[in-house]
Amino acid sequence: MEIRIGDLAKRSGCKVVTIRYYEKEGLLPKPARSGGNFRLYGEAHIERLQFIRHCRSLDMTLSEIRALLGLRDNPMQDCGEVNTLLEAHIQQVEMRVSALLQLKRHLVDLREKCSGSRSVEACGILQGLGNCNCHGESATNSQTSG
Amino acid sequence: MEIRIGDLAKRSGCKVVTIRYYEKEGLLPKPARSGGNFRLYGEAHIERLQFIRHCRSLDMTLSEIRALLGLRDNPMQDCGEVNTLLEAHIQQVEMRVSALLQLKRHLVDLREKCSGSRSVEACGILQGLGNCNCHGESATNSQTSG
DNA sequence: TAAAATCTCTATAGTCACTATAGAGTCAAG
DNA sequence: CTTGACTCTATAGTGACTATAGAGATTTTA
Ligand SMILES: [Zn+2]
Ligand SMILES: [Zn+2]
Ligand SMILES: [Zn+2]
Ligand SMILES: [Zn+2]
Repeated sequence: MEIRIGDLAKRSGCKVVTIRYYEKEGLLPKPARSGGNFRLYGEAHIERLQFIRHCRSLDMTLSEIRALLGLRDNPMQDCGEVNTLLEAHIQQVEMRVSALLQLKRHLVDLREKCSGSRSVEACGILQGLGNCNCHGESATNSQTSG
Repeated sequence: MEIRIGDLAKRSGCKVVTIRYYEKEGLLPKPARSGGNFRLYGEAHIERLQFIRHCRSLDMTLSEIRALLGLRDNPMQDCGEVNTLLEAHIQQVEMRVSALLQLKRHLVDLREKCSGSRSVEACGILQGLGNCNCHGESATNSQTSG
């Protein structure tokens, strides 16, 4: 059961270049090669790539995925780390959601501000974007410390 | 009223390099220079940078911001475009939120699956990440068409 | 006035997870 | 034996920065 990279791409729903990229990044082991130097994949690769894609669809970073794969490759380990990683990821997602919701409230507020005067000069939106003091003159900013 | 880049950075809560980056990207006009070739900024720059930072804090891309600045620089224009841009941005944020919420549901489901057996091999989370058929073998994927 | 500390300058490379391109080689079908 | 689809490697680009190096300017301190 040996398939080439194009077929693997079709099966996994990701692109050929992405598969090669994962290989370069060490997420997928180097496959066997054909006489003509084509990559030849087997069941294990297919399953592993699906695992990776699933994790990616859950917005995990490649290094999170690398960690999960590392655990998966040593099945005797305690699964506590898996839980920890997942928990941390969920929290990240939650934080991102609440940040976006706050941001959306801000955007909606802004939308209300258009006076409808139809002139950019008088548009409350642009004024709101310039005048709003929600980010202060002092460094209350996320960018500042980094 | 001429301040140097470091002070502008403090006032706006963004880094010196970021200010230079915005200049290179054409968001901030090239400022005057001192005898020693230091950038010298005035009120207009400060206000403009605050506008940019505000937009960035609302997750707008630099090209969206470029568009808004372009409108702001020609105050006689109709403000309809401002509304359009804002509306589109709000929709993007909404879409991102709902995608993240769906994703979170998925992650929480996954979290439930840990059998507590404390062995990676038997951990329902890793199995769930491998077996889940929510992304199908066929190309129901966002990556596929690109 | 000199030395030290701080700030600024340009240019270049790195981040992440890919995407795009160029130019060459491989392989199956007609 | 040529066409076309597939594959190979290597390199550069994306967005919005961040990090670094090495030099020059200015300010502070001794
Ligand atoms: Zn308006
Ligand atoms: Zn605001
Ligand atoms: Zn478990
Ligand atoms: Zn799933």
